[in-house]
Amino acid sequence: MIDLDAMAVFVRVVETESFSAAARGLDLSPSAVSKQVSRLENQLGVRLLHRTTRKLGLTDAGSTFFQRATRLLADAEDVERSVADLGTGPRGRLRVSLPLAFGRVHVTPVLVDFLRRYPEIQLDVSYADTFVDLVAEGFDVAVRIGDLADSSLIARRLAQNRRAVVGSASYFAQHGRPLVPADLADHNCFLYAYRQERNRWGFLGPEGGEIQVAVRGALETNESEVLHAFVRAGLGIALIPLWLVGPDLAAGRLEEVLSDHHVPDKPIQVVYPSGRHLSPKVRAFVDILVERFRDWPA
Amino acid sequence: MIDLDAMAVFVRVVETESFSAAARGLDLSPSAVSKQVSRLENQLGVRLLHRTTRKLGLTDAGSTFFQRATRLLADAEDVERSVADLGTGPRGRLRVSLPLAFGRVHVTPVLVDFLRRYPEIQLDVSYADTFVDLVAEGFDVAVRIGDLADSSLIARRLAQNRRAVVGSASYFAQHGRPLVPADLADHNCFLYAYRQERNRWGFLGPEGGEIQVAVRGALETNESEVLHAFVRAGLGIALIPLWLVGPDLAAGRLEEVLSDHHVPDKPIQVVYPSGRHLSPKVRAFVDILVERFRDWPA
DNA sequence: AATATCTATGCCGATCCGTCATAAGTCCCT
DNA sequence: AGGGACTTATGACGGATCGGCATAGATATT
Repeated sequence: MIDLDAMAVFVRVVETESFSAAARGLDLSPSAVSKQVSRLENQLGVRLLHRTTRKLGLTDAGSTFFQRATRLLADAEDVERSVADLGTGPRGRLRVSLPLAFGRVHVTPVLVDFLRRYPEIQLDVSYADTFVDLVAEGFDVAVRIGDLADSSLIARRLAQNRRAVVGSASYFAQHGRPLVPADLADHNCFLYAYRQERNRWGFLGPEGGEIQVAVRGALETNESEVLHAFVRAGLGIALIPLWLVGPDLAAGRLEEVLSDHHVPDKPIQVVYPSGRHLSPKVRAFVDILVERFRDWPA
Repeated sequence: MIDLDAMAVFVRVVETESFSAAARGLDLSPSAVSKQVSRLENQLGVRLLHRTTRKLGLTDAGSTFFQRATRLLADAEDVERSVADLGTGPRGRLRVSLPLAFGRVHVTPVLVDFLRRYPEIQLDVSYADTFVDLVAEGFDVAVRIGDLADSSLIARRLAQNRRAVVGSASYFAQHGRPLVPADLADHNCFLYAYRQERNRWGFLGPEGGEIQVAVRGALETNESEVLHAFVRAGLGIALIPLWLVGPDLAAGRLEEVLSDHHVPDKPIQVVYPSGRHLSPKVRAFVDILVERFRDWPA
């Protein structure tokens, strides 16, 4: 039976187009690489590489072998990883990408529980509201607010990102309350930076029907909690997620307006790269997230 | 990287449900098998088998590993064989199944040329008109007359098996000539044994329209050349392939009747098991057959 | 023309692997 | 219940293999 190590060496030789370069990359001596390839050729009874001292070229056989070997190696690795993972619980480094405010406020407590339950896990968490490319950046899993275009990812819904227009009582006492969306044009509307069309707020009227209003104000930021702070200070109003201002609404520190108009929800999802094999650490993380957000009101 | 040999050993252990039996089958010592499996388990970090001294059982991990390992091994073998074959011309043992008469008369000359062109080939030819199961019987390739049901085979048409009702002049002088198919009922019709519904001959009339006639006679055999001999002896008539009686017809030793009625043709095909990889010996054999029958009249 | 780099090969040492011998456990038969 | 036979596991030993080093041959660059 063929030796997968030799096959991997051969693949590296082809990719680097050099025995020496492959040897350096694989931390082997050049002679070892040469012998591996020679053994492979003897075993197959076929010459795989045209070699001169200065240049390498693939034989016909070498070319087809390279193509098939690449796939076979990937398969073998996948088999090895997936079976090895079956025996172990979640462990190792888990790279997570989280939204700024939502992540800090509502996911961080889950991270604590996660680490407590799986002591062999090592977390590497990055907070950002931009949609990074998971696989390119090397993230294992991410939480995203909003619909996502990348269909090579698997997504599970955690909650709805319900939002409302809120302000403080002092602000409304001073500037009046908007009664219909069009009134917003006369108010100091703080804006969240990463929304597309961020200076237009959209509503569904009480009897249905879409309403778009152009708004402007004295602050624009990508950090929802800063919006929150300014709103609490009575300086203006904002279209802001309920998961951020829920307690303030309940305590009366902030008040919702235009509550008869509905702001369209976006899903809050946990996403991870698709692939045949799902590692236990990602599975466990997704599971604990889904569990924690199962009965989320907002 | 995983060791495919160890993987193969593990697969054998699972299949035989015993380390010792696998060792016997693989011509190894039981301890070697034990160590291979242990190494595999260590490398994967997973226990693959529940072992008591008397019975073996698969772990969950072992079960999935077995399934995937089987496929991976098959892939690896296919890669190895296909690439190894790229370097060599046709060689080795080729097991062929041929029809009795057609094989002897028209394929045997091709076999001679084949062996002459590829001296490293060793032929093993079986003549029979039954449709053997290629893969079960271990045949590499077969020539078949008639449509075939097994869709796991690849087929290439060589020629059409054109047939006609023929008899000798002396027979017709004595018994008269059938002018329409229905006349056949009054003749001594020799039968070929392997046709389904062998006592019914079917025709397409001059203006189309299917005609079936029940026939009977003094001889039934699976050897077309025996039919041929009896027909030439003037003892009766037969529905017989043109490739067998063509020279007699041309020389006037035999005469065709009902020539305004068409006997439906069956294809003469060369078939071989499908699979990703086609070995050079089979390819060469098929190629030489197709080449030789390219401009076949009958 | 000289140097540097690349691949191939012979030699050597270390590691790995398979065999043998032995031990421990289980099933079957009496 | 007990002994025998068979199965798997383990330790010691010997052999084969593999990788590294040194060297040689070859070629491109300076």
